[in-house]
Amino acid sequence: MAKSKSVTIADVARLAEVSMGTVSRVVNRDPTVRPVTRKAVMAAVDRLGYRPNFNARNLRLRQTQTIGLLMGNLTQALVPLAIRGIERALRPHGYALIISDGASDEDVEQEALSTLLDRRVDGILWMPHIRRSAAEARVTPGAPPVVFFGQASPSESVPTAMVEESAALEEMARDLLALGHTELSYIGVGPAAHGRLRRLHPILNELGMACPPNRQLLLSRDEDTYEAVARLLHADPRPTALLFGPHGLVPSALRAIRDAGLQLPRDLSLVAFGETDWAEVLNPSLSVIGVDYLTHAQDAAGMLLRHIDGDDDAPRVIRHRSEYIRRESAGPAPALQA
Amino acid sequence: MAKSKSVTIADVARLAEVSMGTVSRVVNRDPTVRPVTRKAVMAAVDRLGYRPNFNARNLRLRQTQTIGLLMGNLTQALVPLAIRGIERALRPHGYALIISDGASDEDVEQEALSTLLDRRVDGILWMPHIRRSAAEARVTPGAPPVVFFGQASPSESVPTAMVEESAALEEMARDLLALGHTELSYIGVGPAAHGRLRRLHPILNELGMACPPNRQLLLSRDEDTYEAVARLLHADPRPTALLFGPHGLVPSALRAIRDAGLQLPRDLSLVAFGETDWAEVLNPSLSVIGVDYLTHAQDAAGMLLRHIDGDDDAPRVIRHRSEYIRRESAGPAPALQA
DNA sequence: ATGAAAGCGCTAACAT
DNA sequence: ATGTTAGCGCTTTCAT
Repeated sequence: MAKSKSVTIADVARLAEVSMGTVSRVVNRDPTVRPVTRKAVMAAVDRLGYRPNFNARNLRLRQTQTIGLLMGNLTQALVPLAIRGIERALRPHGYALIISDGASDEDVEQEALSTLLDRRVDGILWMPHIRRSAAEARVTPGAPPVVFFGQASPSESVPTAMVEESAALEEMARDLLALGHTELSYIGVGPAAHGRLRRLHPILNELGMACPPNRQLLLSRDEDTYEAVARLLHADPRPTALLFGPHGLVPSALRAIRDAGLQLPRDLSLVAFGETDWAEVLNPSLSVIGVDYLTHAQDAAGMLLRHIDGDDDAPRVIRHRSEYIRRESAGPAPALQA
Repeated sequence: MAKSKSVTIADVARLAEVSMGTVSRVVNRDPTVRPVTRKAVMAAVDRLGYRPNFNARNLRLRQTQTIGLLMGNLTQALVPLAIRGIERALRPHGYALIISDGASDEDVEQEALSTLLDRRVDGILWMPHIRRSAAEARVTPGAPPVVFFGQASPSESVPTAMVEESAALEEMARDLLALGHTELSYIGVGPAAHGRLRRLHPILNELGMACPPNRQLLLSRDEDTYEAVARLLHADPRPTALLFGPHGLVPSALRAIRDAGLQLPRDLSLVAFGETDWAEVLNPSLSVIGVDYLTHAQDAAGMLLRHIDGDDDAPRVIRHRSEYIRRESAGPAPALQA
């Protein structure tokens, strides 16, 4: 490691012929320094190209001005937007963002959390891949504030930014019902899929739609999508409507559908979680349940910041709505057409 | 800021009835400590829930075990993959990743760089949005090692991980030529677009294809795509083949094409930089010039690590190939069909 | 208004 | 094999 001996506050003090304390005061805009000395110090700062060492400062102050982003699965389309949103919330407060990937693996996610903790981040924004209860168990007293985000239900113990999906889900269900669909298959990935299915169930029931357990697909890996969907399409009777977990599964699913010789929406209707620019230009265009992840992540970061500041009035739950956007991929159920 | 008084090495030392030095040695796996004392220290560590303070340690060691990722524009589809690749390279070495977004804005990018520098990252992985010369000027001696990545040409002064596009570009050009296209319009965004156009030009010339300057679109913002493409489609004669900068522009472009009443590939051929899962399921499927950004970023990070280690044999340029993948969106030029 | 000095939590000589 | 101690670069009382 190249330890470039950077210029320190002592160097500046020496050159400006003042004490280190004074330099510190100048750098931190303490108003009690005389303009003259301020000028002198500034001159020395410029001359030496001095940059305060954030880490030394933070050691002294016992904080890091850094928040950690822990993504259970970093390879998701929403990530760039989420990061941008978070940065937007953080920048005005001078916080930096350190990012950690759980790689959809329980052990890695655990280790990623440890990394963040070791570095003494001031707070953590966490979109867990592991089971929620497991995640909750990890946030212990003594640890820095944690905020879950991207969740579909509030957590008892951890402040949560959640995406309210029931309304959109119900709207979708009504729409599909009106189109003659009497059941729906959900295809999701990871532990979160279970929860979503659990929430979907009563909504469908309420409307008199079926949600047959044997026609739901709870995958553990994205890669299994093609095969699993292909298999599902050979069931008898064939499902008429499919709902996909994150939309990242959709391309594989579309290939499976095409390879099975089926056409959307004639033979099958399809809806996916997550809006994307591609949805509208697909042929047929893709119906989605959309979420503004930039705002979501930004607000989650804002909430975390308030908790870090020890603001006891900071909300423990915030909700963002999602929205059903009907496009061409949802159409009349095949039976009706016959 | 809640400064939870964490347990320090001194606490452990006291409990274990050894000196701080010994605790440090145990924690850092110094083999010279007697097993007995090691055991005792470990016990104390567990009992107190001691976690070494990475920042204090790093201050002392004059390094941060952190590298910075500076993305000129973070809202790009390649970002999740790139991050995962980088993490993959970093994790075994215990480095953390701090991420900074330039938001496609010169000032923001500059500021983002400063953030990284202030935090004394050990090295920086930079995919600039600003002009390359400007970026080069920013990496001064005394600053930590920097590696550019995602570049299309090597830098004289800064180690660079580059994506070799000429071969794929030429392959594409030959393909289009064989299909009867005699010219190509490039639509790109940001400063990088200029460079790409400059490289494209001779390749087309060589093959006898035209690259009329007035039919190239160098946008400054993604948002301008729809309008610009729409305008381009009204030119006379209409372009027969379009090449798109990052594929993020494609959805807007497809809308413009559709709204102009044109069809791919009958009226127009289209190729985009960047492979995506959506390309294959689009209708018609999308021809692309694909790059393995995970590997690219991973290798870039590997190169940076070697430079950080002061390895003088570390390469200053590494190249990754890109690959032309012809799909349905590239077809015979309209004139030939008539 | 400024200087002197203690100390944030840790490591690495240097002793013993 | 382990203890002691001097810093890493900074902020902040406490004096003056």
